[in-house]
Amino acid sequence: MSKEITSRAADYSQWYNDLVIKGQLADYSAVRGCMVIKPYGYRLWENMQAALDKMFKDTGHENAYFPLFVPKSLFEAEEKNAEGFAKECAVVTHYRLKTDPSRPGKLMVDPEAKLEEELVVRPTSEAIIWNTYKGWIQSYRDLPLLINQWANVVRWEMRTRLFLRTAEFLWQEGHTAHATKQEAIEETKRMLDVYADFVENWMALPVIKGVKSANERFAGAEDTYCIEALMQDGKALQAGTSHFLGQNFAKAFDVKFSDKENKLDYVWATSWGVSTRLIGALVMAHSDDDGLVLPPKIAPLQVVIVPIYKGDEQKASINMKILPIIKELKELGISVKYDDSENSRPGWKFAEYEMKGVPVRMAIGARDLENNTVELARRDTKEKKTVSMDGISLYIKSLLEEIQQQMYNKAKQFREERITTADTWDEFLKALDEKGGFVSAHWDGTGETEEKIKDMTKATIRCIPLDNLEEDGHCILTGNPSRERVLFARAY
RNA sequence: CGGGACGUAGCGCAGUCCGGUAGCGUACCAGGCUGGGGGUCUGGGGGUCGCAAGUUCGAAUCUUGUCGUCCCGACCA
Repeated sequence: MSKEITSRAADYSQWYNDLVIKGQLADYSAVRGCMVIKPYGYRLWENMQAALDKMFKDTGHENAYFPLFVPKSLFEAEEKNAEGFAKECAVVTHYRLKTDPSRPGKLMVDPEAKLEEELVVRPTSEAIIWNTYKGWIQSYRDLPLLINQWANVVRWEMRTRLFLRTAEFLWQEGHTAHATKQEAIEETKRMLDVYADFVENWMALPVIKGVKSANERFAGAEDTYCIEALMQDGKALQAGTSHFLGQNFAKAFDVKFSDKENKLDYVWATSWGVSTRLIGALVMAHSDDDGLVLPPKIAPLQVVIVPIYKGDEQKASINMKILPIIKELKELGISVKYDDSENSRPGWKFAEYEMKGVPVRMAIGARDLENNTVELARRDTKEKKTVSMDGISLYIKSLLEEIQQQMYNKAKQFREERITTADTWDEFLKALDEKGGFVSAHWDGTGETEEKIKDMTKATIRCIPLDNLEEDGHCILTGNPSRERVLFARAY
């Protein structure tokens, strides 16, 4: 990377960190590589959870919870999966502390309390879950088994970034078992569609659905489907994955069922997950220099009302006008905060709520009382408008919908402008360096070529789009024949 | 684990080169004038300068060690 690009990347990192921290979403914690999600950020996550959870239930899934710890022997049962995660596992080896004789008042690990078998802190839960499924599945009548869990996982990454890659993170992981391969593949794709639907329609972030190359595939999967989003610095971000696991885990954990003909077979599996990383995606994709810009459908707070007044008398008359409006807004299911605190002045409040990305701000003062108006400001465009108080609630409701749609359109346009078709190596490099974003190019299908391209450019194959057209061409690097284009990008 | 930067009041920083017992902005507390984009005035509280050892009459400042954080790499579905 050139010096300029390096420093630009550093600036972008700084911009991103500031947004997360000043936007009140999260903070660094005392634990290296971990973060504290603050109440405002957690409300955002709760809103995302609620929408996703409903979608999971609408597609027939149920929630359950499995242990945080995975005995090492279980963890290593599916070898590819274990190998893929081995380098980033936190491991519990002892179960007791004792006072340290050499340091008064301090504690040490009690060497007498060594566990007979180490416990791996789950980096993902396939192992413990499939070990459990073994006891739950005997017959085709037990299938499909459609379970989701909301949990935390730990992956001891060398380098971390708020939300995008932390040592511990929150997510959901779905784990399903099916009688046929066909049904499992359908489930894999169905959940990919659920994710795409959620990210596009709730987070206002367009995604590309595709399948991963072998190099990028989930450890232990037959196929990894993914949704890829584009950030404002031109780098791609994997927003969610859905894996077709074949019979790998069923075989590793000996999960068999009797079909209608009483024949024994291994079940077919899927797993799928999205995490708090989505919050990072949200921040990177929509925010501007004034702070966060949150899509109305998941914003912790959709409308903030700031009164502007001199003295108690004016305040009282504003209250009289505003309280019924607040009631109306709430009845329409809109979350609203009336910030009449005396601690800070209107200008300060404006800036504060902009930083936090509240989609709509309503200001009301003496001038408005005379004219029966309020001032509405929308966060995404920073446009301000004075509108009549009559029918204001319905007006705001439609404004929120408009903001949601416009945020999506803007992000989509941004992405469309950054999908480049490259037919030569020069075009490929030029697109990556000057424009960023996705580069659609032919590839000879080998892992070696993919690896070489990664070494030379830092770009990886983000996915092979599901809606790809067949097209004869030649690999961008080797010139070998290719039948379809894949999407390359530098990624988070 | 390599390269770089940095640890001084809740937060952001100056002071370190050239040693003399700690300062600015902001936030906080009390009160006044204010109030349509981060107001203003007055008064006040808060820091053993990351930690440890050394040099010195004297260390935020010099030396050595150590711990930690961030950025860039390596690593990462």
